[in-house]
Amino acid sequence: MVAQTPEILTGILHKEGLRYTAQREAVWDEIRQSQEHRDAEDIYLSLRTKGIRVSRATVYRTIDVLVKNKLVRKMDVGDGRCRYEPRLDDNHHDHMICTETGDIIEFFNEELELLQEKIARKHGYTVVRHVHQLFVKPIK
Amino acid sequence: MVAQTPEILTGILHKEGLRYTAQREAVWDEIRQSQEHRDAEDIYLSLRTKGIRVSRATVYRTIDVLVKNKLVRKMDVGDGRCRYEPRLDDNHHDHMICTETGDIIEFFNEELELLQEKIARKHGYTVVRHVHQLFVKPIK
DNA sequence: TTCCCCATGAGACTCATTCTCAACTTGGAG
DNA sequence: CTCCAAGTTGAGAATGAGTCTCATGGGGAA
Repeated sequence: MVAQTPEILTGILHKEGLRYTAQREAVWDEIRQSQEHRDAEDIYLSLRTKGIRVSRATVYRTIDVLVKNKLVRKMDVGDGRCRYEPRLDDNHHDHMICTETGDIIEFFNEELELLQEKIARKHGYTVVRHVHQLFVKPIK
Repeated sequence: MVAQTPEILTGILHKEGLRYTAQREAVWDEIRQSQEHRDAEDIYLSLRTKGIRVSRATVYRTIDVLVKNKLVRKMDVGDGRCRYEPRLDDNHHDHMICTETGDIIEFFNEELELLQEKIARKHGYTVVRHVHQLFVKPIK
């Protein structure tokens, strides 16, 4: 289980030997309070719109820390911009991207997870992480 | 089954209403004769080293045509550079990337394929294409 | 061979992300 | 509480893969 409260950030920063700053708090809050898959520019602009003074560089730098500490999940959809989503709980899931609407649907399948590990082992490896995206279209 | 001979290129270019040129032939030959997963710059430099006069723009443009016509498979490993591999046969497969050596191992698992479609259908979709990469490390 | 277009090359351009560095904060020491 | 070393930040420059521009070059149908 990860990150149920805003205070979790303090602990992580401390663990990493980093200082607690208003900008880092703001970036985490921004990502945390929206359950969507947003890109960095979107997060940056949203913060600026709210009147929070922060720079793009800081947004990127903070996201790096959050991703490294598993408070945020980073996903590369393949369109040139990475998306970020909070990991309020530790529910791992993969994504289905609708090729017609761009909608992103989350899914999780235990069988799939086990199968992946089984395949890796067959080759003498163990899975560290994986990227699994289904580009789908609605069944008419 | 796709592309067993160099002549296949002629047909594709014709079908697309494109001309047959030495550069297009050279790019396809370069990709075809190496079974590795190479990036565009690598392909470009390799051609130049062989004394073939071609530009980066043409390499990219030609790759686009090849990918569109399924002579080449494009894969985004997530490190900022896409890799390309020839599709000499039509064997679909996914990739396992070793986080320690960078080695790319191909794999295919029928069960996995079926499971993906099953999952998509459960949500009212059908799979158009998918990205599945396992980042793995060797079992000591 | 001619001639109309398509194709090419060099380099400018795009755009997400990273880097630089001077100015600003934080937080522990005193 | 004040000071100050060291970490942070912001603005904008830099990076780098990939795309675009446009003048020049070269297929290929007739």
